[in-house]
Amino acid sequence: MGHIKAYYEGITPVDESDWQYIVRLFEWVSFAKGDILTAQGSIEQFLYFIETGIVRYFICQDTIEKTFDFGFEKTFAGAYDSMVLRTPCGYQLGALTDVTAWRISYDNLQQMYQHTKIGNAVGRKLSETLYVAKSKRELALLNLTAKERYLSLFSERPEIIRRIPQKYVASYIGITPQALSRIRREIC
Amino acid sequence: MGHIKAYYEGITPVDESDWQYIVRLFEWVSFAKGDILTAQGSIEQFLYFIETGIVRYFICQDTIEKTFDFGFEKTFAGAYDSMVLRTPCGYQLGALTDVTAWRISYDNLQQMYQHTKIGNAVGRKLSETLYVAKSKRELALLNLTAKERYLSLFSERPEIIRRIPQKYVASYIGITPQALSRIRREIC
DNA sequence: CGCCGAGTTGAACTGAATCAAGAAACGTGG
DNA sequence: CCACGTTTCTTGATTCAGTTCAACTCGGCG
Repeated sequence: MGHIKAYYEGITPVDESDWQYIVRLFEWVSFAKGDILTAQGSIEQFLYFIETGIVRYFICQDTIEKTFDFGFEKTFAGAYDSMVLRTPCGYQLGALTDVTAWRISYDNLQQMYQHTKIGNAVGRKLSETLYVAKSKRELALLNLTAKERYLSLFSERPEIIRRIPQKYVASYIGITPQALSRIRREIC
Repeated sequence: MGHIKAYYEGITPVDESDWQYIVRLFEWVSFAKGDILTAQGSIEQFLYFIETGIVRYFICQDTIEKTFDFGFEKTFAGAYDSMVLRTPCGYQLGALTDVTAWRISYDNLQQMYQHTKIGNAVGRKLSETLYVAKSKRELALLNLTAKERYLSLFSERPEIIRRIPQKYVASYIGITPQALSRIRREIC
């Protein structure tokens, strides 16, 4: 769990007693490519810290599937809105590759918030980080054209373009794979 | 500042010593309709708790203006992403009506986080609330048609439709005023 | 009364979706 | 290691939602 500790220490100093308490709250899990971590309609029970692999956030409606976010190694992932509100999740979380992760249950997370000195501080930081990302995305979706959104991925989140199949990237920027294919032809 | 106290008590119990400390950190401000609270390109210095009135979040590019959010009475408002990251704000915050508010500076907010027992808990809750709102909005922008987004405003945030001029509502759901006008004709 | 901004309506245009088919890449088993 | 089937990507033709430009109506206000 060294990566989690490093992550927390990037936010606030972590003393040994807090850390000993926190270590017990996480469990190790692994998923095969394609596995569902969180089903649509369920209430998210876990917050994941991805050690290896990539997860994908997507919605299924009728036969079509829309991908709207990804979670990479050494970051926290999960249907945090469902987890916070305790309401059914409007989307799914799936393993895009084989995935290994540490995860903490909702109840244990509340324990961490209540019983450690750093709990609320790291929880606040996590929420802020998630908020800032969505905030930036909102502006991109409202103000940029599809081509501009694709180009901005190069500067903002190049790992998405490098590591993710095009059909999911297309979905992420809010267009069809066909439209993305045409945009790429124009650019290159 | 009773409304702020009530807001915090909805999150976690507030003891008297914390409250005495917090009270000193806020200041009272008022704005006339049309005033700019936060300029595009500046770094947000304040978090506002709106007592009366409505604020509007918008982007100016060339001659056109795009509105993407509103802040109502008894809620916190401000360019929180700019405030958190200490980076120039990509949008503006303006008074849609006359506005009165309590505001807390970035530095004072950090004081509150460090020196009160409830600081990080209420900060976490605020961030979570903001995150959940943006998260819901992301799904709406990606998955719903303009008409569906307009209809969902009726159920989700009816006060926007009741109290906000149509041209801003149009912008909020990501279309032109003309397109919204046509959608309304279809519905009614 | 006349002006001005907000809202409506019409017509032409456009970016992206959809439908459909072919080409390339990928993985799996023989 | 190759052959086959499956999935992904590309390309073309058509359609459609929403934009743009422009004209007109309405209501409030100096």
